[in-house]
Amino acid sequence: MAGVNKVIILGNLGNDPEIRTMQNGEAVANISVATSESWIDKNTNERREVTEWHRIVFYRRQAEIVGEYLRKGSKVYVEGRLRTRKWQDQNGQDRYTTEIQGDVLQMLDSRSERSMGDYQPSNNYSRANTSNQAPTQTTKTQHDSTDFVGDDIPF
Amino acid sequence: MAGVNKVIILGNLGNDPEIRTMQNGEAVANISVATSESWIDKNTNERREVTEWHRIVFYRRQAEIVGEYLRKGSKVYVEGRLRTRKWQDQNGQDRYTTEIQGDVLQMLDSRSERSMGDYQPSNNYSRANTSNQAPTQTTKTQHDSTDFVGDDIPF
Amino acid sequence: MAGVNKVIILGNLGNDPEIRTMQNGEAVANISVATSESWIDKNTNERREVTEWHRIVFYRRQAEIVGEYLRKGSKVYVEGRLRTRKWQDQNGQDRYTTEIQGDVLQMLDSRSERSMGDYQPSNNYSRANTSNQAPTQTTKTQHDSTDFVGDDIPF
Amino acid sequence: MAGVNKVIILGNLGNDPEIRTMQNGEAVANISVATSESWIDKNTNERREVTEWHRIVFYRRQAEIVGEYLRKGSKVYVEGRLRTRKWQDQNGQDRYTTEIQGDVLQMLDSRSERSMGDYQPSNNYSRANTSNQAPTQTTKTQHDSTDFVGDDIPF
DNA sequence: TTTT
DNA sequence: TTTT
Repeated sequence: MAGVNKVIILGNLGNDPEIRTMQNGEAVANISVATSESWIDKNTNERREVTEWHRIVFYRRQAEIVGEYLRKGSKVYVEGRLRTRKWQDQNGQDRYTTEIQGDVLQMLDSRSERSMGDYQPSNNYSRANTSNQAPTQTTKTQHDSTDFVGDDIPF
Repeated sequence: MAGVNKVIILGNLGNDPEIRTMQNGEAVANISVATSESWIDKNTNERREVTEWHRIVFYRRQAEIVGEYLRKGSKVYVEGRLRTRKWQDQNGQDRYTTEIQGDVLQMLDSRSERSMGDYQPSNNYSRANTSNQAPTQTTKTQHDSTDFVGDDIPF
Repeated sequence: MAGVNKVIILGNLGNDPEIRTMQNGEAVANISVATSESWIDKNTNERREVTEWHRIVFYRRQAEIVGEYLRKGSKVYVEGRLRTRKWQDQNGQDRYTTEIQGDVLQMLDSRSERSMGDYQPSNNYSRANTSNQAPTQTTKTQHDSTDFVGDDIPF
Repeated sequence: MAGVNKVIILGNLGNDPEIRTMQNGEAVANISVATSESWIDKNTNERREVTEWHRIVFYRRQAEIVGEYLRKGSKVYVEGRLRTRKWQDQNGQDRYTTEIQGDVLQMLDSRSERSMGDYQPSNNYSRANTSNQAPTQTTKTQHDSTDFVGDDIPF
């Protein structure tokens, strides 16, 4: 047992979240978040920018919050860990997808911005939060080496 | 321009570094670093562990240092950023590989450990460092938005 | 030479920035940023919250940007390093103050929010940026161990 | 509720840990960890180095692990959060001390290094771990906003 | 493929 | 696909 595997992403969602329900009834949310770097190209003296897209997955209560409060364009801060999944394409070839398993989610849009848009809660994942007020941070219970228990996360 | 794209990895190399030289003569180093998580499976009450492998790339002087001082088994701390490259397989299909572009490298093996092993500097990338003493941290000059200049990094 | 000393703060300014000019004409900006944690007190079943205040200092161009674009209430993401300064109080006793030396600054208010308020640029630190458009990220050139040069930072 | 307050320290202990027991019988450990930066002074062309000392506190089981396995000189990776405590000196004047409350601890010395030294477990804080084998990472259970409960941490 |  |  060793190591640190930590990712910090701050950026905007490129699309509405995709929400699924696992066999056991728990929610899974996938979001795609953009970060970008820009610099001046010394040859052309022009500003250049490159955008990186990050696929992030949240589980359970955090997935519910994602589904409730995030939309295309939302700005978020995410802490998580890298996870590479192996799968097979239609030809039976091994393929790999790297994504970020989210551990901490912080919404960064002001309340006014959230309510300005065409905000329409479109799912029923809200369980504990019956008010119309978004939590702005959720921290997943992390696993202590002594009390973490295997769950249904498929990795 | 927006966002934060940061990765922190602390783990051990699974293999010796792979060192290449770019067309312009600059060095590129690839390393594969393992991190692992472990927990107690509450169903079986057994300890379980999952290992994650991270592909990390360093350029220029940092690549040289990687080639000089790191070996299979070396423990390192790395700060970097995620970068997904698109490429085509032999069938012309789009494929994606996510790797970490290293910005900060800190070697964590004690000097005694470095010298205990079958340490054999096997390349000639050392330029500025003629002593036999490994630097233990290297921080790449980061690009200020005003002075970063396009270079030959292929992304 | 060894180690990692990194701080990540995301929060809101409690006051307008304090801007000073050093003897050599370079700008210094101090900001005070709040972060808070909240939880349910299991004894009283009430929500409790504790706020932590972080004193952060920026130099030179970043200090200018702070002075231009940040105000009381602004939300910021900051990466920096801890620095404890020793000083003497009026009784000649040693006193210590820990602050964060900012390396990366990311403004998180939307443009509309920035322009909505009683925004009044009140200083003349802007040098390179003559447009009215705020940069949203600034990354200070970091020092490579080989090319960092002593400057006038008093620590 | 808002914000991120995160510190990452990688360095060596300047002294053996100080271990105390709280009124409720739980352990508290204080360690002092050094990080250093070095650079070339462009005026004198000499190498300069500045060392920063970080006071870090761990509670409960992590405090026990600190007491068992860390010693002066040990190399550690710590993730935690900043916390400034107010207290009064003998003259009744307000004083402030900033320390890092540790959340994650990773020991970075190899087993051989740990056993090579004059290692003498000198306390009885070990509860769950009866083997002589050090865990190398411990992650404190973090508080979900819904399930964190007030404890006796004095802040 | 590492390490514990 | 976002944002600036």
